Amino acid sequence: MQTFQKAKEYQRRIMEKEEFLGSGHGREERNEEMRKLDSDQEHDHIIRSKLDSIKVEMEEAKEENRRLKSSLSRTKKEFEILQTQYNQLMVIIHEDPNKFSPKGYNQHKEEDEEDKERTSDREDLVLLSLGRRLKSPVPSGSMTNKEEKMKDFMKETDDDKRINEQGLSMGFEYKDLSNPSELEVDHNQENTSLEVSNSNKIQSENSFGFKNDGDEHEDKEEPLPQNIAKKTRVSVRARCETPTMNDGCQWRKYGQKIAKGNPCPRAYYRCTIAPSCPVRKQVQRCSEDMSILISTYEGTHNHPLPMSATAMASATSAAASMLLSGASSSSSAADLHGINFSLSSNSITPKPLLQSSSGHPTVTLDLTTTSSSQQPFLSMLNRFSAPPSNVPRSTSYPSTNLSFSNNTNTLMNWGGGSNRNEHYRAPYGNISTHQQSPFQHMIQTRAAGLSFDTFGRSSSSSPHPTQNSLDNVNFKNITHDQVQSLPAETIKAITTDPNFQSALATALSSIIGGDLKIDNVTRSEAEKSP
DNA sequence: CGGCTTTGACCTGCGC
DNA sequence: GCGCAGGTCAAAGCCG
Repeated sequence: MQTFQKAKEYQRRIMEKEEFLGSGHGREERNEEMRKLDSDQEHDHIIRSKLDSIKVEMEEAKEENRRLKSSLSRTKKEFEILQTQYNQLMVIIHEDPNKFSPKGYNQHKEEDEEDKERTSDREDLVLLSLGRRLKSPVPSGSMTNKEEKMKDFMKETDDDKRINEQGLSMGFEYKDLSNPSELEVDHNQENTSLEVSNSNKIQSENSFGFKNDGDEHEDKEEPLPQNIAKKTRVSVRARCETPTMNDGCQWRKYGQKIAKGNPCPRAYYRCTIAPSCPVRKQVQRCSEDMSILISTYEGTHNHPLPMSATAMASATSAAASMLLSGASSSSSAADLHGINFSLSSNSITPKPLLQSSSGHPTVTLDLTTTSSSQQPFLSMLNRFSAPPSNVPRSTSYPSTNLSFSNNTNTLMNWGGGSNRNEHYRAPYGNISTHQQSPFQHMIQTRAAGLSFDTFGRSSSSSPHPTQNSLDNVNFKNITHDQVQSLPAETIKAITTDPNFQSALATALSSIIGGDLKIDNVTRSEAEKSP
């Protein structure tokens, strides 16, 4: 536009000069004007060339814009295709969840044989590895400021909403434990499943270690399922520098003891969110590795909880029910409704301290072990392995280890108090999963960029590993590519978030525990009507 | 002053 | 029945 105006001005000046010259002024003046005119012409030429170059640039920008638009639409299309494929798979899996037995996934035959041996020994130990080794753990600020505590406590619901709005939902089952009535329902479900499991077990062997000598003991000496459930514990092993791990709940210490075989005192805590809450927690450092903190949870909260606490509470409850439900399996606790956990020998999980000491069935969430995988995040979710032979196994109760390990050197800090910016709470998705199979959860997790390359031993119905082609082809691709495409910082940020770890544990426990209930009921109904 | 931790005493369950 | 170990209670003390 400026160039156009200049050209106009130039034209106007020429006309004026012509008029001026035509009016009979002196020759010198005329020559002077002619020189000026020449310089103006040069200037105009420069301006025009600039104008041309600008036009070219504009064209290029337009072209670039077109390319970006087409790229965006292409990406959108690809996303839609992937989503469609995913939905189709969901339908397929929903129709036949057992089809997706991940047994044998990345698993060697040797390990399978070892697993079978363990199965025959009825070592009801399942280990999911979720932890990592850290180089320099940051003190997980056990919160000292009570106002902060309450503030965080009250803030969490909003955070959760925000997380969901931001699309960080992982698609895991959401159990709203904040609703006491739902808790009650949950209890009922547990009891139902336990009764079923008992009825199933009476005829064979009792995985809890209770002797089943025949009919004479059925009524008198079999412990009530409720009693078993009460005593079932979930133990969490994590590297933590602070005296306690911040699990989102409020605890009050009521006792401390020096346990035999461990110089470190064991502290006893009560949940103080509600005065009548029966939940207790034991905290003790591992004698072999003082940096490892073992927190053992017992009981179920009877009051609303913050989300982060809900995660752990859900893990406690669900893992307990997993253990109990697993005990009802005629083959092994490791065979969990399509999720076949391998009992491999490569676990390096240290000896759990509380596992066998109390005679309680204990589920251990191990967040400390390392794995040999090259991909930390993948490996974290890859390993479903058994504890080593040096892990004491309860003679009375089975123990279940959920150990989530990787080999990253990033900080692993369950405490959570040190990083207030981490708002990820729980993987509570917007997908109702009550009717979904456990493996569906895993697949949803895969779709969220996580990998659940689960593998394990076969169930009683399929003695040999079977791989599902869909699982191998589609999910592997999706998972691998998607995970790798994630920025490392993002992955690190997510995986180092203690709430994520808690949530992941919850999710897995929910997957296993929740569906097992369904499974048990289904089995029992199936047995009733042969 | 209320809430929390500490700590010794007491209770309980289990194995011998 | 006894001893041991785990678990709980409750008084005293500490702290904000």
